[in-house]
Amino acid sequence: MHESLTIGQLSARSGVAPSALRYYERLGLIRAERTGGNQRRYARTELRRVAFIRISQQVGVSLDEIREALDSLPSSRNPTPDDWAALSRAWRDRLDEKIRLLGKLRDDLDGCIGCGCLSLQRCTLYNPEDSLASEGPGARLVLPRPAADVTAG
Amino acid sequence: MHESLTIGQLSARSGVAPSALRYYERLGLIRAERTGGNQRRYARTELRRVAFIRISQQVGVSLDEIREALDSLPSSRNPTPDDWAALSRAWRDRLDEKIRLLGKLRDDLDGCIGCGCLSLQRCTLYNPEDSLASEGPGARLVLPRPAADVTAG
DNA sequence: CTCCAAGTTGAAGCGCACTTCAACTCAAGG
DNA sequence: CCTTGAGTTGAAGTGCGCTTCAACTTGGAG
Repeated sequence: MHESLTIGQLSARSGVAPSALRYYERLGLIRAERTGGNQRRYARTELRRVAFIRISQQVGVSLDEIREALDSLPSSRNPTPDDWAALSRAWRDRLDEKIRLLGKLRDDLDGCIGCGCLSLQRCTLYNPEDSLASEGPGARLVLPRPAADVTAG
Repeated sequence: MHESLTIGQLSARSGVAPSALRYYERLGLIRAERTGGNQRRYARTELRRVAFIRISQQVGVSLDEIREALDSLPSSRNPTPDDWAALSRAWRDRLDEKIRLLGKLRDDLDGCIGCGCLSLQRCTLYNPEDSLASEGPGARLVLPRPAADVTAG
């Protein structure tokens, strides 16, 4: 068992395409050492970072926000499970909120569609304040492709 | 009170930018009559279609899929509440599924992050089969901005 | 040594859902 | 009429999260 992983190995283990991993590195989400020949070598702890990235994306967090979150990890020492848990707690809150809002949307859909209020602005489905929060331009409530899909490339 | 709405009026009432409404029309999601001077005039029923589009987006459905769904509405007669309810039922199922999966993700996150398995492929968070289903490339589990805002999507 | 899969780079392209722009026309009030 | 705000078009631009490409280098097996 080796100390470090090549980009192909990290890709295979994380299910994230090499091109995506390079992209993450450009954005500062992960880091890599270099060999004499300039090839990337990843510490095993990067696996966890990649896992966190993918999971966070499923929760609906942008790469930019994920970067900010990862920046809060201690850089001097290896992050402990506690460090990761702290990071995850905020994500969990987001999940809870998201679940709550989707439940509300579902209930509203039941009550709303049939009654004809769908066209009214006061319909709760149209109320931005208590509706699903904005995540900024370009964002969609759509689920990312599964890791396996991306992998092969 | 008028029979038809201008694009500005539909925009104001739906919270969707005129440019987005034109875009929806190009994609075949909504329709408009034209005045002698070539300006769009929307039947009031289009309001409901726009509402359905925005709500569907919040549920995570792509415009392409929404178009398919709207195509199932009767074109000969005005859609009844029952027609709309039938349309919404499928969306409701999607919502239920989405809620279920997010709940699972949350529970897994709790059990997973702290225990160190985050880096393991067998982690349920990494299991594509029972994870959140793919919605195609480019898609994200991120919530759209509220209707009142820029819209969008 | 040779070979070639696997790695490297910057730049360009893609898909979605729009927005912006320029250049123009329409519609309604004064 | 004239003005002005609202509407029209096609084309191009935006932002995100990547992928693809061309041209080239590395590194490990045989």
